Amino acid sequence: MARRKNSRPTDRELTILRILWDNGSGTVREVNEAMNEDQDTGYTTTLKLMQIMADKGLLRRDESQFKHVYKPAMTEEKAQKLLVGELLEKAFSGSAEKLVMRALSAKKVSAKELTKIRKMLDEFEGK
Amino acid sequence: MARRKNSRPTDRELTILRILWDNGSGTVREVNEAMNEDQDTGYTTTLKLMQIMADKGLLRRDESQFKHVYKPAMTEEKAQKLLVGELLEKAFSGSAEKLVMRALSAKKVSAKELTKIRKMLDEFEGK
DNA sequence: CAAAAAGTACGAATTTTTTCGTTGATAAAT
DNA sequence: ATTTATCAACGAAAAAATTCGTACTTTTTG
Repeated sequence: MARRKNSRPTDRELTILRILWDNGSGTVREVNEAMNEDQDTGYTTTLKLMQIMADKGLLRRDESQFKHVYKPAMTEEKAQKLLVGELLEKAFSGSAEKLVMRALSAKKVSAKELTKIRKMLDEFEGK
Repeated sequence: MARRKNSRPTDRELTILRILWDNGSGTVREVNEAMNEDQDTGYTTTLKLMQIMADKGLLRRDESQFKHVYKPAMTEEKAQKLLVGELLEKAFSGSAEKLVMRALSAKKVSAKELTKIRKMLDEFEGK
């Protein structure tokens, strides 16, 4: 049960977290099936990944049932903050402004969303 | 000289790209010294990384001098777009709005920058 | 209850990324 | 011109991330 270091989730781990964040929790089979929509992955592969993640403290596992049920141990928010923070430093030299710009140009954003973003800006200014 | 697949730069590769983007170009020694400000790295480690990156097509190499000079082959913009796009899908289910929010809360953003961001929003709305 | 199905544990192979030692070449210094 | 410092090439080790086969256990089905 030795814990490994608590750091940024890897790509594959993020895929699993995404599924669990969306569903709240899930068994290995459920997660595996969701994963297969994107990329073929053997059942035991997913199992192993999830076991490692539980070991690392990224997931919590309920073993009371035959089919173990896993939940994210890291909130979506925390992971997002972590990942954005790292990307910000690594790829943008810390310029949030530029990151925002790229985010907006990476994907078409609706007028509605733009409005929401403006509101957020106001809030951030308030503080 | 076999090219490997053209994909997202790894962490270490990004560090090197960052240095070269900032300086325009550089020799292995220059890059290595810049890298050491963050994290101790042997000279040959940096060399090997840069050779692999040239092989992958991430860097271009001028061999006309004894000290080879390397340049980024991928623009900062393109890499940023790539990375943000992936993060957007992987960690944010495609919600640029949320990503922007996290970016703003990941780092204190000056009033000046907030203004710039507002301007960008207006431009994006225009289109 | 026996057979089949579905599950976990475990170890290990594979692949990718990161690291560096050694060798032989070129340039600079004495 | 000999020695010393700097460099690129190369192979390979080490570390990290991903993948899966096999064995054993529990549940479900016939």
